[in-house]
Amino acid sequence: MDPAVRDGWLERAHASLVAAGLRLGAARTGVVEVLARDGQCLIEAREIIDRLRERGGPGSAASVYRVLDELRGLGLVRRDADPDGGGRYEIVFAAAHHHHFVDVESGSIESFIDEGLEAAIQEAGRRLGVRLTGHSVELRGTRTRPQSAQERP
Amino acid sequence: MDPAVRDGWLERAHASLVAAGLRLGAARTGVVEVLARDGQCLIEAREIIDRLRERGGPGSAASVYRVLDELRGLGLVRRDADPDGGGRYEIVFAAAHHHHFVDVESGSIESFIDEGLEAAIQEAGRRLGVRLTGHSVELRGTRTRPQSAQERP
DNA sequence: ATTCTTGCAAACTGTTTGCAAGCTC
DNA sequence: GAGCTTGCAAACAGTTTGCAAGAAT
Repeated sequence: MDPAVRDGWLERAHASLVAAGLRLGAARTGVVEVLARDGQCLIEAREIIDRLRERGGPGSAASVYRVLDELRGLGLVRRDADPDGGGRYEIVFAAAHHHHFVDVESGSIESFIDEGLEAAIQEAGRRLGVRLTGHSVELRGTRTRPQSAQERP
Repeated sequence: MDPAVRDGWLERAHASLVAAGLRLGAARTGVVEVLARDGQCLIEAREIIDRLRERGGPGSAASVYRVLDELRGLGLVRRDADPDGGGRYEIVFAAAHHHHFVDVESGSIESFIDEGLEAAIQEAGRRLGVRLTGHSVELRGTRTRPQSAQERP
């Protein structure tokens, strides 16, 4: 979790919500706060609901989905689905741009950035003759140097 | 639709199914045939069901999902979900490797291949210190000029 | 005071599963 | 003939929506 990203996005989110004439209700505020902390890389809807419940505060499933939709409409959040269809969300913030590596043995996801890859994507877009507005890359594989012995099944 | 890919994958699929001791029932055969023709680039489960119904032949929703699961287990098919969660499937076949460009205005998906991008992906994997077993790229944007034939593999 | 927000419960969609009848080997 | 396959219908999970009560401005 990057505190600078959290605060930067939080500020922008607040401004966008106010500008859109939306009120700072309890559920909406809660979802935004959870996303700022835990939504810098993909987070599942279910997880957001659980975090809010743990806090004891408000945030029903219905409200969470409603707020996520609003945030998506404001361009504050991006949605994609994990392979089995469940929704996953990620904040949209230039300073938080990254891609994903999925360890096929453990299923864990980690984020990375790679300048060479970014350049190649822009090139590919140019060759295709399109104007790019976004892109996403998922690499799958195994770590060549296992982090610990107990990760091997 | 690439006939060489269709026939090559069809042959491999047949061999794999027989090797796995599965019988060539009507529904299973139908799903495999639809995939060979229309599953070279992402196709939705719903669409497979519809094609089978159009043919008048067998292939209930239950059977389609069951067969897709089997094919996935055999490594013959890859599954990912479209942004709203619905399942999309694509045959797995070296000669059919490609990536996706989504026109954000029309929502249409087209496939492309780009050697520079492939190279950059291998480089990124090496820099990350992982062994890659697969990858996927999605570009989003708008067309700036009409599509030429060579951009559609 | 007015209008927006929230939670509940019910509706919906896409996917999975139990079971009896039919088909493949 | 034995056992896998299939279709139907019911079960299921995640997400969406209608509505009445509660909050923000």
